Amino acid sequence: MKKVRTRFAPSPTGYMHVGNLRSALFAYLIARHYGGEFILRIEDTDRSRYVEGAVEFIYDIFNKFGLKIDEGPNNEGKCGPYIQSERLPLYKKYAEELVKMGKAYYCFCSEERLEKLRKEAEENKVPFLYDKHCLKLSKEEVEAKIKAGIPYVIRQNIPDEGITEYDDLVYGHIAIENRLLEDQILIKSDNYPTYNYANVIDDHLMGITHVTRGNEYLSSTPKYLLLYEAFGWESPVYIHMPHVIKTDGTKISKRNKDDNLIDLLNDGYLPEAIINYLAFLGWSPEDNEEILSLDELIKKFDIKRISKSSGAYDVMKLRWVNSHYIKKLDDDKLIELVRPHLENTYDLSNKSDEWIKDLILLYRDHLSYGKEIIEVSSLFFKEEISLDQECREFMQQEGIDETLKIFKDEISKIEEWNLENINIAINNTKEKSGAKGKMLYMPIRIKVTGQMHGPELPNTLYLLGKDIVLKRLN
RNA sequence: GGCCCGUUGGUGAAGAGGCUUAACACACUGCCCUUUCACGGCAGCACUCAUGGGUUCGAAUCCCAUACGGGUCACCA
Repeated sequence: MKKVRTRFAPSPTGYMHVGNLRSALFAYLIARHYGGEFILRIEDTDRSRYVEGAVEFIYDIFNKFGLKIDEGPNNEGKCGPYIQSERLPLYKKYAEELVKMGKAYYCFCSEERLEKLRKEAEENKVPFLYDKHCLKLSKEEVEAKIKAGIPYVIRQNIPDEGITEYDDLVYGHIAIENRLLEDQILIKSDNYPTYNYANVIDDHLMGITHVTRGNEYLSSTPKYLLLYEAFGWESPVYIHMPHVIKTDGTKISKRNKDDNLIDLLNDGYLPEAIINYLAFLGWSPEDNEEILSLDELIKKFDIKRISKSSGAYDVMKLRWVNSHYIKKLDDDKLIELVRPHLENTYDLSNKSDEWIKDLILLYRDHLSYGKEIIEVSSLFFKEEISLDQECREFMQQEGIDETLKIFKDEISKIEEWNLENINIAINNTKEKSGAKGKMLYMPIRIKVTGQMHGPELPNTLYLLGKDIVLKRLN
């Protein structure tokens, strides 16, 4: 069996969202599962889209997520260059070969003529297909027009009859009638290849065995197949993937913060967790394990288990996965992840490193992502706390005022502020007030933190400091 | 509009004719644990698999229609 090679082929926009990574990840998992190679190719045949530094950006992202690129623009293998704009002569050469074989032809039709055709098609309510007008041109006519400097494109010559079919590894058998396929443009008038064409040439030349891509190409794949056939090349295996959408059913947008990988990383989501979660969008393993490392994913990944219907990217589930990984982090790593968020939001100038460390560790089991520390720990930084409806209702219960009075008294008696003495104060309050359990802890928690939920109470009190605790008990 | 693909709960999904009175997980609700909170554990949450026909002794699973959603029909990728 040939060595499996897959590729990720983005256009250099300098941007990646969760859907893009999911696509790359599937290609990556397939390559690694079979002990194959993963290639990065930059598809910059649309010159207007190019963004400076996009290649470095992509390498950086892959690096952050622990995905190794075997061959690409920055680490070339045998199939370079890996940037399409640097492969122009190649595309031209193969296109001319196709022309010689009669599988492609020069087209000089003007934008105006095409526009007119399109309009007519629309009026007649039929799909627009180029009418092969320039196919009728004689060799001499073509040469004369080229010599005269008339701009031209090269179009694929697709047969009017017959059916082109293939077996997609995810969607199964797909058959399209050739008469429904347009004589698509291979080489644009600016001498650049179109995506559709460059793709075929590159995938073949780069030895790609498994082509992964979004299912929007399901019905245009026969055009590619016809090209492979024309050249007498063996076609790759096709793996069309379902799309990633949002939970409301709309497309993933560039603007949304929750979808952008850089934002996710900046908000304190862990790369391993994102990878783990994304692998499950449109795929599931045979067993029920949901927390899987990249190595485990590679081992378990099975093309046959990719689903056909699109999956919704749900941040809530990502958070759940991420919280698993946060719990496994050692203290130093956790602090490294969380501390910057505190620093960016709150004034820590009068807090010791020890205090900050304790605060973060106090919240370990409560955090699902790094930035969450800001809202959950706000009680430590607020001057005033206010109680919501639920808290106020709880506080109306009988005896609570008395309990708090006793507790305040006990707290003010503490000379050395430490966990042990805080616990003694709580216990003394229990003895003197007769309150216990929820009726003992909850009033204190609400009065001092303003919340009914939060981390371990004695530790919270300790970190708040005696002054603030007393102040809030007033 | 033509063609292609899809449709299991709020979400991810398992399920490839009888083992399904539809797994598992997120979210949600309740209980247990915890002298509070969280973690963790347990339970509840689709009388049904878009709808309607058909095939079959038997269908979420096969077939056909319809509806809905997505894609495609560019000198964009």
